[in-house]
Amino acid sequence: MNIYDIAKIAGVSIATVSRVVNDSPRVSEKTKRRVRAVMEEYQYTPNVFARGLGLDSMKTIGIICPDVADSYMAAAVAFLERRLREYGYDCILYSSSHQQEKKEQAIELILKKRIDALVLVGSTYAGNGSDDDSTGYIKRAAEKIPVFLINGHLEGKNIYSVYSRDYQATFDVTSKLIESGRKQILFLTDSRSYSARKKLEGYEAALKSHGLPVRGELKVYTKNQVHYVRDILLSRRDLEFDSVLATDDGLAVGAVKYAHARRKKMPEELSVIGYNNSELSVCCEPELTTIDNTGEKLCNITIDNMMKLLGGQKDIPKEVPVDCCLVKRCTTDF
Amino acid sequence: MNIYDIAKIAGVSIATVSRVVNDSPRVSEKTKRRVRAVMEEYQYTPNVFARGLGLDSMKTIGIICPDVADSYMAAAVAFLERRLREYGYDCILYSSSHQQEKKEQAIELILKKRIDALVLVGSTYAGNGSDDDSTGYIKRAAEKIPVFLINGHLEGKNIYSVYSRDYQATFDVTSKLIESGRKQILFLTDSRSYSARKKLEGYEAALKSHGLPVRGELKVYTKNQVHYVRDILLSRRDLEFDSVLATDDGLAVGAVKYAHARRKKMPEELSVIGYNNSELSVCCEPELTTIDNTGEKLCNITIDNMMKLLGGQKDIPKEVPVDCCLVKRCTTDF
DNA sequence: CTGAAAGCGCTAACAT
DNA sequence: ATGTTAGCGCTTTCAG
Repeated sequence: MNIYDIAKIAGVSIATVSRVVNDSPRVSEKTKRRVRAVMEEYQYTPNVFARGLGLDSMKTIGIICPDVADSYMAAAVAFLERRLREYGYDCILYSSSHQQEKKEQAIELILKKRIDALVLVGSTYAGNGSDDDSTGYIKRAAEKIPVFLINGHLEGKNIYSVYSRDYQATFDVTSKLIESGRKQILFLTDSRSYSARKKLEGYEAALKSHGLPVRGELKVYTKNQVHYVRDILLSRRDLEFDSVLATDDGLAVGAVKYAHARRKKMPEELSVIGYNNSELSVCCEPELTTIDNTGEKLCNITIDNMMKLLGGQKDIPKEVPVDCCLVKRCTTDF
Repeated sequence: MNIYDIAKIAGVSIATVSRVVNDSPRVSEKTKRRVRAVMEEYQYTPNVFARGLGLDSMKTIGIICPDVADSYMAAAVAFLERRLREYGYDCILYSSSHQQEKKEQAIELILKKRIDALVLVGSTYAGNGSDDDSTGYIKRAAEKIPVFLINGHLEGKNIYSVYSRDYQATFDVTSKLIESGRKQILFLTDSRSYSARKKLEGYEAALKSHGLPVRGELKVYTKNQVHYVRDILLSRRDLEFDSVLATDDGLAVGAVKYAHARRKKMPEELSVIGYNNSELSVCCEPELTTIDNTGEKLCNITIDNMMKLLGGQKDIPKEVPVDCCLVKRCTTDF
């Protein structure tokens, strides 16, 4: 069943059928009804390829994230997908891992699909802070289609960034920790991404502004796996710390497990603060105080901006920062 | 830059360029090299639409699951996506929720994309057990393209099912519970899907085979949210139980939280068993004994079968059950 | 308001 | 081994 068949049956030309399919105003209601009836009866579905060929667009948005299995990413992807569908867009999904080469490859592949826009979820796409060409591939992609970063930030033509104020969040919470009497705050992270760097900067700035030294050994990089983190911490018998600020809830839960193993009371002997307000934060014992970086909000703003842009609007903000909020639970005394 | 431009520049016909793109053996190495050089130089990318139009395939697989934000689904989708990419396939992703209407709609939409095959993740697509036409839409989809169910089972032409032996798993673990002295085993679930039904059946069969009564009040349906589950359990002061078998780790963690609130010792006063061996199972305290339904294995088998089928092979098994395995941790005494 | 016809870029059968 | 050409199904001027 193609457009010719329908045209023949309905006794009109293919142009008219096409107009009906696209709901053009230049067709009489009567004709529209007749054609629609035929399409209905014969279960006609326009061929998306042919359509794409003509329009050079398939109403699909590309989404790339390092790993959909990560709960934060998964939530974002789920949310994006749902909202995009409301607007009649499809999603094609790529996982790129964090490796530079794979990330470049993912973008190259996805661009071939003639997507209408590209969404990059996660600050891993905002470069690693070095001044090599680690983000060049994104800028090149932006020459072809608009690129939207979620929780990352990159300057460039046709690149739009929505990110959370991680610097401010860690600055504030580190300050609270210090003001409640903590002096040895362990910074626990698994990443050197844009957002991880901002978190670190906020942490360090807070230490400095309270006259505390920034000690290298109190920054620990580890894999994001509960038991792995616990064991790393247990093995570092030299390290003394009275609180932990983690860049992800998984890491923070590792710290909680460490505290159990060492029989340290929380929050008295060890304060722990997680990040992302994920399901994990409410599973451990005691439950985690965590920073909610409001992924949903970031996604919403991104989608809104994208739809405006694809709709032809021009005044889209190049970057919009969003405040985090602290979810107080039981691993801190504030 | 299209195939004509390249042909002109390389001084060959478009047919030759096309052959080079598709790596046909009927082109001399010399010509191939020359054409490739031109394609490289001008950054030529074949137009997927035009290609799709001719071949009526775009080398993409549709994936539908109720909710990618769910960690089990997310892991499956991540895994599928990665492996499909290895085979040069793209993924288009739809979340359908559990509502019948939305599920039907998702399939209808995704079929329009001319995907090469459809993967349905989650036993929600295996019907609700009633004998109405709740799975008819899937059978209709299978008339057009092969449909692969992951962790579900459906008879039908062109439908291939890979699922875990949930019945056996719950039968075994319930038996162990009974043999270790438990008599009041609470069955905790959030679903009436195919797999949830199988789990329930295994549980009931084990009770019966040990001469224990199947008590309706010991089956509780709830939302899959840690605190919600805890509160439900706390509110049912009438209910007495010495162990919990949950159909998902999230539910099981809820039960653990309940035990804390009631100051019940685990596993002595309350045994808890989760399902899916998710990250959550290792976050709570004590850590959950859980049934691993080996989602990765299910995905792998599915992909292997799919590639065989798309490659033209005919002898694909219509259904393959996979054994679960019990991950023993601290909420049980076996 | 409707129709005829020219592409869109590629594949594949047919010819050389 | 390479070229010619007829579609694939749709959108979109351009005419009427």
